[in-house]
Amino acid sequence: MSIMEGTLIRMSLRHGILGLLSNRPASGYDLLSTFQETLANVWPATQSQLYGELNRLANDGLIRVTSTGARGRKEYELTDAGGDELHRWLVDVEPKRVNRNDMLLRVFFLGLLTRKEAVAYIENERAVTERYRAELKAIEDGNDWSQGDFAANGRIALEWGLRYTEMQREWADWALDRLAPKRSKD
Amino acid sequence: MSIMEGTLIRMSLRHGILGLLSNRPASGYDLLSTFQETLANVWPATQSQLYGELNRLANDGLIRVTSTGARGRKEYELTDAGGDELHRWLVDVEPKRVNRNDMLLRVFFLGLLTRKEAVAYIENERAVTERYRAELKAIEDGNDWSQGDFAANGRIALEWGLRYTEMQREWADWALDRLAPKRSKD
DNA sequence: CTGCGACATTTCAGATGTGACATGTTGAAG
DNA sequence: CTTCAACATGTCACATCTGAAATGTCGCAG
Repeated sequence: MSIMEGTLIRMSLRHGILGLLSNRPASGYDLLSTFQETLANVWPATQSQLYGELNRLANDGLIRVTSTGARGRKEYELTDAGGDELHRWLVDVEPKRVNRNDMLLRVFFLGLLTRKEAVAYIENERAVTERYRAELKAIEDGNDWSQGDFAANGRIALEWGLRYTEMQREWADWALDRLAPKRSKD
Repeated sequence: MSIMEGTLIRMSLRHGILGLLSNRPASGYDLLSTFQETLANVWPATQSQLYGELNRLANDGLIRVTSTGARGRKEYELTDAGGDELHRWLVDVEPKRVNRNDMLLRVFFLGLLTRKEAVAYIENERAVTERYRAELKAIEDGNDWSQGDFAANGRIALEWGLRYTEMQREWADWALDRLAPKRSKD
């Protein structure tokens, strides 16, 4: 009753933007770079998507242009309605649990490859994961995580990434062991 | 040079279908249920998407109708071209690494909630993950994983799920600890 | 012989995402 | 005073995904 049914759409880019704007007003250009540094790790978005969504958001009254600067720069801030919508999304909308995973989909079909190809596939995944892990470590070391809510919670998300990559490395090792012939003479 | 540039499109549902058909011929209806039991965990797809893709795949010559049965049932099998495309996808196309994660996106904005709300959010995620983990365990126990390539590799994908859910539970505990006030009197 | 659940496919509107291209401004280095 | 990188936004075609609805058949329990 109290929740409008028609409003229960997902659209997380929208809420990512609202979330960033809840921190501080910003232009599309600002948001784009912030996005790339933070949220893109969990929710990638292209430039065209971002600008498009900003216009839609303004149209829907969830954000508002506060000033128009040089080079057509438009600075946006969150409206009260936008803050409410963000809160609603945070507490009332269940996250989508199934995340598409390209890499894992291929695993189902590893039997179509030679053992050598399959091993190469897993080894490559292991290597890529390790590189990504190193990037995350660099972010961990390069930041002050005590300042402000956004950073503090960014740290929690980062921790997830660190544990995820660690898990994936261990899984890759397990899989490589499993793919190996039982008693190899090599 | 040797790789046609225009062909490097992603489209993993397409390859999921090709992969299932590489195992045995099937109708759209068959594939739908197989999908739900296996691949949907890593690559969800709706019924309309599946049937649509089957027609496109047949049109592109990657699969072929072998027989038309009762109730308009069309049984498809993989063509040589389909097998080649599947192989190409497995060995030549790098998986997309960034997976959208709704749940983690919210974590960045946990600072907008009260501590109580934030804790409830993580606790709920923990509980949902645990339930999913139990489902995966049931699948592990309920199957014979020694028969055939598809099962064997399905087991490797399942292992990923088991480790993923374990990781997420531990992460949730870590996050809950971090969200707790330093010296709570409760 | 009737109803109904499982089988089986198609279509469609609308949301969302991708990648490329188009367009223009501003400030600072040289 | 020129030029160039960074700033800044917009648009388009196309691919993909979502959810619902429409349509009909077959076999079997009652």
